[in-house]
Amino acid sequence: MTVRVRFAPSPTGYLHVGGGRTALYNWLFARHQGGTFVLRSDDTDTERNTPEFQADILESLTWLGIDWDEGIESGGPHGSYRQSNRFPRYREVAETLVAGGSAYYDGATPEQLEAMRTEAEKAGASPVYDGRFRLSAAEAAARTSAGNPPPVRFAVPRPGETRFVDVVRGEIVFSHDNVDDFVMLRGDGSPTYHLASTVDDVDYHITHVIRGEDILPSTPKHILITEAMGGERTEYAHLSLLNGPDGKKLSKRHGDTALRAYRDAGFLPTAVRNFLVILGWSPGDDEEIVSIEEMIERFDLGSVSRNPAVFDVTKLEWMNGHYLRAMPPVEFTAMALPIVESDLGRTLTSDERQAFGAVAPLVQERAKRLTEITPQVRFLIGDEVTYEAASWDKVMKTAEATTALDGASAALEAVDDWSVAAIETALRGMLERTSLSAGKGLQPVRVAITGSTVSPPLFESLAALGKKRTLQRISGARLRRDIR
RNA sequence: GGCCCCGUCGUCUAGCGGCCUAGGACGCUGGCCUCUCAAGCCAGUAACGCCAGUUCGAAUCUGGUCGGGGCUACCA
Repeated sequence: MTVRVRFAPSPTGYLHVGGGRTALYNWLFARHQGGTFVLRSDDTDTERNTPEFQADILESLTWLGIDWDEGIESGGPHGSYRQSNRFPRYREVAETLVAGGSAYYDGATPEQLEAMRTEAEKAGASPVYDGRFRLSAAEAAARTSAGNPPPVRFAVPRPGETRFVDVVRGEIVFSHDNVDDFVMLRGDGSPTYHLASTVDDVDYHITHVIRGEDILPSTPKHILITEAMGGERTEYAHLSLLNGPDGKKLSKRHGDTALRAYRDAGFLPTAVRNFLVILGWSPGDDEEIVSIEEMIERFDLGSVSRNPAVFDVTKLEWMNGHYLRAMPPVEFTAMALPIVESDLGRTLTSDERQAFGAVAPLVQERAKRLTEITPQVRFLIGDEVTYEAASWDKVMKTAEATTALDGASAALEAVDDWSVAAIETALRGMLERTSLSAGKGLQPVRVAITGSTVSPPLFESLAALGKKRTLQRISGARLRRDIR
């Protein structure tokens, strides 16, 4: 039997990192099994859906390197893969189930429902509606023609229970005492999540439903519908949720939850993907850096962790730095250039591009995020430097700084061949003559040139900057010291 | 309140009855390297929630307890 899995987000928000992980696990499972990955749009909530969110979901998945064999955009044998186009089908199923006795039109009022819930809570029981206000066919028809069509509820067999073996959690049993006669079709004829999702899973021949643990309690409902439809029962795998540092479900107040925010914050898709896969799954050995090929090769749903994972951005940053450093320098430079240009708001001249190309590999070793690149190469662009106040105060206010700046200026002036090696020789000679330590002697030069005590390696930075601007900046810094 | 899920270092995890004086990774601390910052290397820090039981032996099995989380809509 060929494995068929699906990822079915609702376009009611940007793709959440937790959703990204769920999609990734579905995708890895499909790829590992040689199965089919279906992307569906559970867009039954017409009020909250937006095209923008829909587009974001597609973009975010693609960014993560996840592709789909069937589904929205790419098509397949099952139509548009959008639930909003399938309302007649859901209605048809609901009516069939009513006709077969598995479901009924319901006449309970909101007040009656509320009263029953309150009563159940008082009695210490589960707030479960048992269908006591079900309508006869005639009553339902009368209400419909009166312009007040009743909803359709599923008739949960009582007494009874639903049991199944969850692929990640093992055997799970729900007594029907705790499963109420849920609404499948609303009064307005629209399907609820339970109906639409289950009908699609059955119609699309899904074999494994891999989703968040938050819908574990709804699973008996889905199994009940599936069986009433005469459909094949799917396997279920419920993934633990992602938490914030405080152990609560990851939400806005913990920071960014949208995958796109991480892209915007300068994270590499390879790093995010690796980080996400590690959150709840381990390749088994002591390695955490795992290539996409290895993920596919070794991924196993059964060994997915049952406990919730905290989304730790610090570790993501480390991993991102790792992936950044692992890139071929040429590739890194090519990727970074448009980022820098976008940050600067203009394209670089060919001289600037050359200077950037010279220091880019050095920045590559130092960056954790793509957003850190521009600040580190900013000093190469244009004639002006912006001095960081703290950096200036820290190294420029000593007598040694004067000595260093004067010495450096003279030494560099004499350099004809403006190469990294020649610059280093000149500055080392200056240190020798002035008896300054490397720290004391070079930091003032660094601040004079880059405006900061933190920068790419100094000699390379000067080489990239050029002799003229280097000397200008040193004298500029000396002038600035005199003025102060 | 009811139902369900979960419980190994601060965090992500390995562990499936003896190989555990519990391993790895991130973080943190110290050291080396060093023109700053990183990176790299070395060392250190730190956990089986608790109580019973089963067993010659339990992080691993069972029960309870405590703690955390999720669900509890004509939202998905």
